[in-house]
This record gives sequence, C-alpha cells and structure tokens, in this order.
Amino acid sequence: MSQQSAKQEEFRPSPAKNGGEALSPLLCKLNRIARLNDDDVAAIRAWPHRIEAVGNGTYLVRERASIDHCCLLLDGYAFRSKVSGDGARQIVSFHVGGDIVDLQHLELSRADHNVQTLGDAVVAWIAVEVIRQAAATRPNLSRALWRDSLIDASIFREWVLNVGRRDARSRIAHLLCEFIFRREAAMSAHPGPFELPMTQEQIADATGLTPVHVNRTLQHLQADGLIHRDRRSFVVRDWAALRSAADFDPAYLHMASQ
Amino acid sequence: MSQQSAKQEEFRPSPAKNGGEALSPLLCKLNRIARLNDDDVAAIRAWPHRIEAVGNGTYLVRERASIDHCCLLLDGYAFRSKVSGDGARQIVSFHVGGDIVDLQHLELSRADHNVQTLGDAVVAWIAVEVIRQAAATRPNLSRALWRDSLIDASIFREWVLNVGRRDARSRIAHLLCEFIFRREAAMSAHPGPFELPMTQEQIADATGLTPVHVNRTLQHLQADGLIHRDRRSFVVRDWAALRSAADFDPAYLHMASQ
DNA sequence: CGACAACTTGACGGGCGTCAACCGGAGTGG
DNA sequence: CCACTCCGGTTGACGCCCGTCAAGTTGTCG
Repeated sequence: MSQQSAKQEEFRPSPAKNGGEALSPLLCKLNRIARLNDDDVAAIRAWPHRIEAVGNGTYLVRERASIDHCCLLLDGYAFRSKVSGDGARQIVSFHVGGDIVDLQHLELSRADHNVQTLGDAVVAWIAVEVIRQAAATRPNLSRALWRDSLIDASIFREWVLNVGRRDARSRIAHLLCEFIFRREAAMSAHPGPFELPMTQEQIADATGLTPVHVNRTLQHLQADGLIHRDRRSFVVRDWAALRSAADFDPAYLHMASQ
Repeated sequence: MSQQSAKQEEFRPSPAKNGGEALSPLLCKLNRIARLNDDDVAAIRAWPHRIEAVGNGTYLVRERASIDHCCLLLDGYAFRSKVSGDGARQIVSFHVGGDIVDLQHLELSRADHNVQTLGDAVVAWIAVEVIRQAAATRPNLSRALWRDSLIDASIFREWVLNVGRRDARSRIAHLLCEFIFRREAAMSAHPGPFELPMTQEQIADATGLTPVHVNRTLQHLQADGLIHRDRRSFVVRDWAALRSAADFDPAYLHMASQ
C-alpha cells in the first residue's frame, strides 16, 4: 500500500467514468504552465485514477518508500519535508490544490523526502506508468510536466536563499508572501484575509527557526503594523511593507505563463 | 551576447566537424543518468555548439537575462547563486565537469539566478532551440534531461535542510562530502586528497555562514582529526567521522542509475 | 618591492536557541 | 454539563553559536 494512514472510503478504481472532471485542478494548473491541445486534455481526462479524502498529517510520500503511484493534490494543502540525522525536521516546500505533489518519482524510484497533508485534503492517485507513457508520446505534456518540475526547483533555490541569508523577520514574511501569491493565482492589488493552514511549529520547520522565535517574530510583524493575526487567521495590513520586509520578488514562482 | 566577461578566442560556430567528441562529458553524464540508444548519441554529437575557455568568475548565466543558449560545463567547476535584496549572496549549488549548467532555461525564459565559473573552465554553448527540438522528438533524451533536473531539485532540497537545520560544523562537512562524491563519480572506500576550487568566502555563501566562522570551523574539523588542510588542498583523515559529522547520506544525489 | 586577495586571529555583541512554565480552545468521556 | 486531556500558542530567563568589526599575516603576481 502506497500510503499509510489514509482513509480508503472513497476508493474509486474506475477509469474516470465521469469524464475525468475530478482532475480539473490538474488541467487548470497545466494550462497555466503550458499550452495543451484538446487531444492532450482528453488524454489526461482519461487517465485512470483513484480519488481519496485524507485527514491532517497524512503521508502522501514517505522517505525511502518506493513509488508506483504519483499523487496529485486536488484540494487542500501539503508540505514536503526532510529530517536530519538528529531528528530535526526541515520543510522544503508547501503545496496548494492543483499541484502535482509527486512528480520526482516518475524518474527517481526511491523517495528522498516526505510529503504530508496540511489539514484535510483530497488527492488523486495515478499510476506512474500511465503518466510516463503519456509523457513519452505527448511532447506537449512532457514539456508541461518538465516545466512544472523546473519551477519547483526554482522555488527550492529561493528557499535556500531564504533560510541561508535572511533573518527571522524576513524569512517569515517571505513565507507569508509566497503563500499569498500561490493561493490566489491572480493577485489583485491587495491580498484579502486568509487562514494559514500551518502551525507555528511548521512555520519554524519551514524557516529553519524554533517555534518560540516564530511566535515572537509574528508578534513583531503585528506590532509593526504589517499584519494582523488571530490564531491562524491573517490580515495583511501593509502589503508593501510586508513584501519589502520579505525581500519578496515573485519572479522565482514563474507564474506568468511563458 | 549571452555572456559578458567571457573570452571569445575559441569561437567555433561549425556544427561539430570533429564528430562532436567535445561533447563527450555530456554523453558520459547522460549515460550515467539514463540509457540512450545509438541514435540519440549520434543526434547529440551532431548538435551545433561553440566551445569556449573562460576564466575564474565568468558569468555563464546572469539573473534577469533572457536566454537563448544553454551552457554545458565541459571541464572545471561552477556555482549557482542568488542575491538577496540587501546584497547578501547565497550559493545554491555547485557543478562539476559534465553538468548541464543551464537546463532551467529551456522552459523558463528569464534567469532567476547567476551561474559563475570557479577557476578556469571550458564550456559549450548550445542553442536552446536545438535541445528543445531534440527533446521533443526523442523521448529517451527528454527523459534523461528531465531526470537530470529532478536530481538537481533533490540536491536543492538537501541544501535547504543543510542550511536550515544543521550547525556550522555539519554544514561545512556536508559540503565537503557532497563535493567529494560528485567529483569522483565512482567512490572507492576512502577518498583521496583533493583541491577545493572555492574560497572560504564561497564556502560561507554556500552554507549561509560568514567567512570568519567558516575559517574557525575548518580549523575545528582539522583539530578534531577529520581533515587535514593546506590552503585549499584537503586530505580526509577520518572519512567515517566526516560523514557522520556531516549527517551525509548520498541517496539524495541519486547517483546509482535507476 | 608594492599591491592585492585570501586567509587568520581576537574581542565583543546580538539574534536566536533552549528550557520551562503557563494559558486557552477544542475535543472527549463520564 | 463539567472535568480532563491535549495540542498549539505565549511568555520569561538565560546562554551560546555565530556575526561583526578590525587588525594582522601569508602567498601571489606584476
């Protein structure tokens, strides 16, 4: 079994009798990344898949496991993490609905990290062989998937910079900015209020800090009038100042298609 | 012109009259990553390319530049870096001969980081359109290149962990271990002496530390009998202890093919 | 021999970690 | 309906790892 604590109640092995509309978030994302033709879209809709609703903290990918199904995050949030030898955890990215959470393992057969859900989520499982086959015969699709993994890599690079060269205040502000940008694919002038799906401990794991210091730094950001906060509900009060504190330039997200 | 301070003396626009043997390091690398058939190899050998010998610190990719040629590192070393808003530099990876230094920009048209040589190097320039075309028509090649960028991404993830969750001693030891492993594709039981191509300031930029602290930490590693050092010449004295201090597990390099 | 880059060393300070206690809301069970 | 538990968040005291600043040393190149 490729995942451990997942609830299995929505098992649906049928090859998408409903026309594959469940995979719409994937199509939506791929269309933002690269142009697909009608043929490609039809092929993706026909992919056999299994939809599953899972709870908070469910492992979608587990380190050292060998992979035969790719996981697609249809709804909810997830994060990707590694654990150091002495047990410290580092979150290396997070993901929102539509993201292909596990593209690495089309080519790398053994997982080198974990992916877990943040809160309740809905995922789709697709056999690697299906995607591999499709990629081999459809250059458009192959390009889109490749491009997606290149964007992921670009985000990892920005995280190395974030964790390596920015202070706590900037790191956390940067994380918030990235979350805001990825959540609202089309950003208006000023972001609305939002609910952070992660705990302060997870923010700490993503920024290379401790939960205690994250807490204090969030309070500073609030005291300085950049954000307002009630538990995990956030309101951005000064978007320009937050971006500036974060040293945030969304270019690394490569969101404008092409 | 796609690079700035490069010496142009070896300009050679001819489509590889010599049978493309100059690109052997690329073939060697791709063969380690994935199986190519004779046809693929012949196609790569026929790629028009321009060989260039460049000096220390030459920019192979420059942030914000738009890219029309991909850069292949034939001989020497290079590093990839980003710069934060207040001017701090973070090195996010380094590369050895054979690496395709700039695969990102087949799909992402605008560079989000810099790549510079470490010491003198020899590079090959290949038009993106050539590679893009080849990838579109050759599934094997497409897979190999994709796989290569997935491995790069895996290395970035490990670097996020390294910089985010390990102390100075482990970070530097980890950098040394990775360098040793990537340098000698086939590692014997104990690594031989080697010359580090980077300055202590560059080690600092790669580990998120300051040059001063890198210096002190290197001295600690030596005092503890893990390494011996004379300027940039290194000898590993206790390989097991160094790997242990580094918390180094080469799995993330995905070097064993498949 | 002078200039320069890289490396080295020491003194000092601060950002962030550590430890530990406490609070508050949500779920649970009696 | 209320005790109990648990997780996540909050606060304070204290200390260390690592940054900062600044001076000095070494090797290299012209």
